[in-house]
Amino acid sequence: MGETTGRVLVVDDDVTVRDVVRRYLELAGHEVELVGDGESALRRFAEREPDLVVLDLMLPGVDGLEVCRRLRLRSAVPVVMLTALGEEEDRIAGLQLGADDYVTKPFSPRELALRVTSVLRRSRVAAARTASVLSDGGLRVDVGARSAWLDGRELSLTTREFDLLVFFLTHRGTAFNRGELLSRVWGWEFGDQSTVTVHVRRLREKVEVDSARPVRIATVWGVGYRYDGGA
Amino acid sequence: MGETTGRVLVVDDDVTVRDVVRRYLELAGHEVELVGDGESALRRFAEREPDLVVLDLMLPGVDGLEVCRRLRLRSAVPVVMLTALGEEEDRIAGLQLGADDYVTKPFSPRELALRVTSVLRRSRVAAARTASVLSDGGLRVDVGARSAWLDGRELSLTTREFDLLVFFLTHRGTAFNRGELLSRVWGWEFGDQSTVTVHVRRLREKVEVDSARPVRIATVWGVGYRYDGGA
DNA sequence: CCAGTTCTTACGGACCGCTGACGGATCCCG
DNA sequence: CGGGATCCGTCAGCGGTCCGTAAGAACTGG
Repeated sequence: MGETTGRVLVVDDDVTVRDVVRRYLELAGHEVELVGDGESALRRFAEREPDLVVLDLMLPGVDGLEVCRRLRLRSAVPVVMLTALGEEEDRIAGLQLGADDYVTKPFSPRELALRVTSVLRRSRVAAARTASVLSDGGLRVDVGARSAWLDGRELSLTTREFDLLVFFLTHRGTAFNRGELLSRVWGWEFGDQSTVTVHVRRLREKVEVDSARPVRIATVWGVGYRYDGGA
Repeated sequence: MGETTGRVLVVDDDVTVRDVVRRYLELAGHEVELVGDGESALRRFAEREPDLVVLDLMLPGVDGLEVCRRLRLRSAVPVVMLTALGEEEDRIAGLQLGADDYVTKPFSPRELALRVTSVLRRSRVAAARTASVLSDGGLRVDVGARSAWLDGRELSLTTREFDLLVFFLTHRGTAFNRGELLSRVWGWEFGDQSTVTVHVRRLREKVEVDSARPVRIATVWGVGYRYDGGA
C-alpha cells in the first residue's frame, strides 16, 4: 500500500453518493468499502480496520456523531465527515469529537478524494512520529523505528517477521488461522499457507527462549497460532 | 470446516438460477441448501442455522426484504442479496435491514461465489473478535482464543472437542440427537453416529469431575445429549 | 430376561505442523 | 553496473496428534 493510498470505509445512506464516492476514491488508488448505516459501519470497522473513514452525519439509526464517538473509543483512525451546508453545530461537534476534516454537501467528489488523500498522508506522518512502543515480558518493539529488543539486546528481524510480530502483539490472546494471517499481514487473499508456518517458525527462533517449546506464540492445533504474553 | 467455506442457504424462486448458484458455490467448497420461497427459507433456517444466506429480493409469498427482516430478529447471520438491476430502493432497504453485501442481476455466478466467500470470512473474523467468553460453573471458554479452563487450570481440548463444547454451551438445556450434532458441529449430513458418542465421551473426561457420572453433559436416553449447567 | 442403546477401549490411517533445504528475487554495496 | 548477501516463498519428508470406526461390555427400560 502506497504512502497516500489506503483502505477507506465510506458510510453514507444514499446509494448514489456511495457509488460516486467509490469511483473517485478508487481513481485515487484507494481500496473502498461501502456501508449504509451506523451499525454496519461499526461492525465493518471492527472487521477490517480501515485506514480512514468517510462518514456522513445524517444516518438512519445510530447517527454520524455517535458513530464517530464510538470509533474514537477504540481507535485513532482518521475520520472525514460529510455534512450538509449550514449544519455548523454538527460540524463543530464533529470536530470536537475528533474528525480530521470535513466536506460540506453538496460536495465535489474530486475534492473529497483530494482531502482523503491529504488526511491520510498527514496521519501516516503523525503515526510514524508518535510511533508507539509495544512491550510484553522482556520483549520491546518500537513500531515507528521498526526495531525490537529482547531482554535488552536488539533483535535482527526481517520485514515480514517484524510485521508478523507487530500483528501478534496488537492482537494478543486471539487465535488466527493461517489464511487470516496471510490476509492481514501479507495482504494476500489466497496463497500457500505454509508460508505462514515457515515465518512463524523463523520468528519463534528469534523471540522464544526455546523455539522448540514456544511460550509466546502458541500453536492452536487444527487452527493456527495465538500470541500469549511472555509474562 | 475451512475458514472460508460454510453452509449456505440459497433462496430463489427460479430453478435455473438455483442450479447455477449451487454449482458455483459448491465449486468454492461450500455446502449448499436450496429453497424456493420465503416460508421455506425461514423454516429451513431455523432447522439448520446456516453460516450465510443468499437471498433473492423477488420472491413469491413472503418477499425478500421481509425474510431478511425476520432473519435479523433472531440471528446475525450474514446475508448476501440478489437484486434486479435498478431496484435501487430495494437495495437501500436491504442494506438498512442488515444485508452484508448485494449482487445485481444479471450476475456472474463466479462473482457471487467470491462475495459469499469474502463475506463469510469477514463475519468469521468479526465473530472471533467480539468473542464472548462463555462460562458455566467452574468452566470458562474463550472462543476467540480457543482455550478453555476448568477451575482455573487450562484444558487441552482438540478441535472437535472445543467446537462441541462451544455448541453445547451456546445451546444449554436443549436435547440434541446424534444426527443433529453431526450436522451442526461436524457439518455432515450423514455419517456414523458413534463418532458423536466417542467425542462426547472424550469431552466428558475433560470437563466432568467424574466422567462416569456426568453432570454437565447429560445423556438423554433414546435421544442423545443435553448440556445442563455445571452449577 | 431380552432387545435396544450407550459406554468403553483399541487401532490404523489421515491430517497437521515442524523442519531443513533450495532457488529465485531483491537489496545493498562496491 | 555487477556481484554478493539477504530474504522470501515453496516443497517434501517426518513425526506426532487427532479422528472415525469397529467391536465387545455394560447398562437401561420394558
